[in-house]
Amino acid sequence: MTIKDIAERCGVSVSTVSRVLNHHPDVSQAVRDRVLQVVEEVHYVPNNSARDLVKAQSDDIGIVVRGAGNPFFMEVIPVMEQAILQKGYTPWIHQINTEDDELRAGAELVRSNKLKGLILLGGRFDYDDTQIAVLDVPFVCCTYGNSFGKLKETQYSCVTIDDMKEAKKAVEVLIGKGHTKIAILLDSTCDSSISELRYRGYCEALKEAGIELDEGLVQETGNFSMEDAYAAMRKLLLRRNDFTAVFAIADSMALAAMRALHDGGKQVPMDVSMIAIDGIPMSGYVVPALTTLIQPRKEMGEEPVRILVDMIEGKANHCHVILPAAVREGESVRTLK
Amino acid sequence: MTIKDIAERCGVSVSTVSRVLNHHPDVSQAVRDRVLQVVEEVHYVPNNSARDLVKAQSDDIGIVVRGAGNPFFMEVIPVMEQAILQKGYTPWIHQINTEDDELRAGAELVRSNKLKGLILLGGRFDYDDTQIAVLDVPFVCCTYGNSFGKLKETQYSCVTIDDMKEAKKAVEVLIGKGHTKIAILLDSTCDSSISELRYRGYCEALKEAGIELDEGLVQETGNFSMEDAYAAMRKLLLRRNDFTAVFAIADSMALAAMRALHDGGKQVPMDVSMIAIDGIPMSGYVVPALTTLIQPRKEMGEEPVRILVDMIEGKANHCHVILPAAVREGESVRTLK
DNA sequence: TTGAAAGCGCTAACAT
DNA sequence: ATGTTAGCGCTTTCAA
Repeated sequence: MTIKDIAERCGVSVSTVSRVLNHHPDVSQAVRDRVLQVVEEVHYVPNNSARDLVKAQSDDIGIVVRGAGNPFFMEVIPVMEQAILQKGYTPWIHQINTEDDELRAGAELVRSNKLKGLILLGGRFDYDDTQIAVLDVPFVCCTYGNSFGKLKETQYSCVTIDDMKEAKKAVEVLIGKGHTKIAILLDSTCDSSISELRYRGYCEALKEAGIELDEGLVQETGNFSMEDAYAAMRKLLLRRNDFTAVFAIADSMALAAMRALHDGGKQVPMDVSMIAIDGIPMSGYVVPALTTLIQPRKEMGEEPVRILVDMIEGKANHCHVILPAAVREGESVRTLK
Repeated sequence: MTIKDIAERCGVSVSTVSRVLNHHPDVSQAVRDRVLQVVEEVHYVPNNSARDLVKAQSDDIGIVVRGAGNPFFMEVIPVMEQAILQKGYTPWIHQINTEDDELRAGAELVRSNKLKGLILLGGRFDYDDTQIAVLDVPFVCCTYGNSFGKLKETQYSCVTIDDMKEAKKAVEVLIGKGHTKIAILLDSTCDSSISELRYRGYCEALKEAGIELDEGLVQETGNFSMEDAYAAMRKLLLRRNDFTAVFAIADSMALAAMRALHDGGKQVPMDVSMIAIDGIPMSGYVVPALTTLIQPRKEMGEEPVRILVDMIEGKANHCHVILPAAVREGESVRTLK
C-alpha cells in the first residue's frame, strides 16, 4: 500500500495525497477529508525510508550511550526518549562499548540516518577541534564536559554535575564526621574522564583539610562493574586495615564494595563508612542505606533535549548547564568520636 | 558523499561500489581494495534510507520491550542486540509502557521500517487469532507464553521459564526448610500474566504440602516497582505478624521488601525468610544475599534470536523453548527447627 | 487548488 | 568482472 494506491482510490494525484499527509494548507477541505478517510480505511502507513530519502534530513535525534549497564544511564534514557518525543522528534538510541569511539559512532549514526542532532551520554572528556569537526549537526554532551580537551566554551554544549566539586563535597561529608583515613574506589585516576575528575575532588578535599594523600588508599577497579568493584575492595582490604571510610565514585560500585567489606569482616558503618555519587533507587533500599549524592535524573534527561532542540531550531547556541547534586543521607556513614 | 562520488573517485561504476559494499563475490581484488580504501579515506557511510527503500525489506529485527525499568530486561536486551548483530541483522529497540499494546506497537514498527521479524519482550499472555493477525512477520515472545490465550502451539513461538513450576519450586524450597506460614508478594493474582502464573505455582506448592491457602498472606503490589513493593510489604506487616517466609515474584521486589521488613523490626532471615525469582546481579551483593531462582539471562536473549532468524530464513517453524531456572543459594532463607 | 515530473541514494536485473 | 539502467515511495518544484 503506497501513496500511489491512495491517490488512485481517491482519484487525485500523488502530490495531493502527499500534501494532505504533510498538513499543507492549500488543499480543498473536500479532497482532504476524502484522502484522510481512505488512509484510515486501508491502514496506510507511510514508508519512512522513502520519506527520509527525499528529505534532506529526518526528524530524528540520536542518543549515543557509551557504557550501557550503567544503572544511572538506564534511569536517564527513558526520560530523554520521552522528552524527544514530546518535542516532536524521534529518538534513535545507539549503545556502544566503553572502548568504542562515540564521536565516530555518532557521526555514522548521523550520516546513515540523516539525524538532526545528537546527544552523547557518557563520552570522553578530551575532544579537540578536529575530532568534533566530524559531527556536522548540533550535539550535547550529557554527564560529562570537556574538562580534558581543548574546546572553547562556545564549541560544545553539555549538561553535567560538577564532578570535581561534588566528589569534594562527598569526601568533605566524611571529613566533617571526623574521618581522616579515607580510601577511594574508582575506575582509574587518569582516564581523562569522570573517574579522574572525581579523583581530583577527592585529592582537593583531603588537601584543604590538611590530610596527606595516601596512595595506598587509592584503589582502581579498571571499570564500573560491580564484579570488579567487589574484587578491588577485597584487594584493598588485604593490603590495608587502617581506613575508616571509603568514597566510591558510583553507587553500584559502593554496593559491591559494601558486600566486600562485609565478607572481609568489616561492618558498615561501624568499622568503615561508605559514601558515593549517583543516587540510584536501589541504593536506598539496601541495609544500611547508602549515603550518596543524588544526580538529578529528570533534569539530566530533559535539559540536553531542550538545549539540542533549541540549537536545531536555531533558537539558541551552545550552552553549558551544571546541575546540582544533593546529599541523600543514608546509614552508611558514621560519625567518628 | 554518495556512492556516486565514491565511484567517480575510483573510476568505476556505482554498481561496482555497491557490490564491494555488499560483499558480492564477483569483484576483482584490486578494485575491491581500491574502493574500500577510498571509502575509508572519505569516511563514506551508506544512506540507510536509500538502502531500505530499494530493498523489499530491511535486515532489521524489532525488539518491543514492554515495561522498561525491569532490571531483568535490561540484562537481556544487550544479549539480544549482540545476537542479532552476529546473525547479520540490525536490532531496532522500541520501549513501550505496560499499559500500551505491544502488538499494535510492533505492527507499526514492522510496517514503517520494513522489519523482517519481531521479538516481544514482556508482553501480554492472552492473544487470540485476530490479534496476532496484524503481525505479518515472524515473531517470538520472550519471557512469556500464551498461557491465558487461545493460540495453538503452532501459531506462535516463545522462550520462557516455566513460571508456574519455578514459582512452585521456590515455595517448595521454603517448605523444605520447615516453613508453613508463607506470604507471597506479587503484582496481582489475576493479571493474566507472569504474576498470575507464579501465584498459581505458589498455591500448588502449598496444596501439595497440605498447607491451606491463607488469603491474608497474599499481598498485591499493583506493579513491579520497588517503591510499591516496599509499601506493600509494610502494609502486610501491619496486618499480619505470623508469617516466617515471603516469596516475592521478582528480585527487585524482594530487595525492597527486605528493606521494609528491616524497617518493621524484622530480621532476614532470622525472623522472616525471603526467596524470589530472577537472579539479577545486584541481589547477590546485598546483605543478606538473596536466595533466588536464576533465570538464564544469556539463553533468554539468544534463543529468541535464534528461533526468529530460523523462521525468517525459512529453516524452521514456530517453536517453544522452556528454559530452566536454577536455585542460587543466598543467605535469606533460614531453616526452621 | 491541483497535477506532472524530477530526483533523493541505492540495489539488482540485465547487458556487455 | 564490470557498466547501464530501471525503479523503490516519497516530497517538492514548476506549470497549469
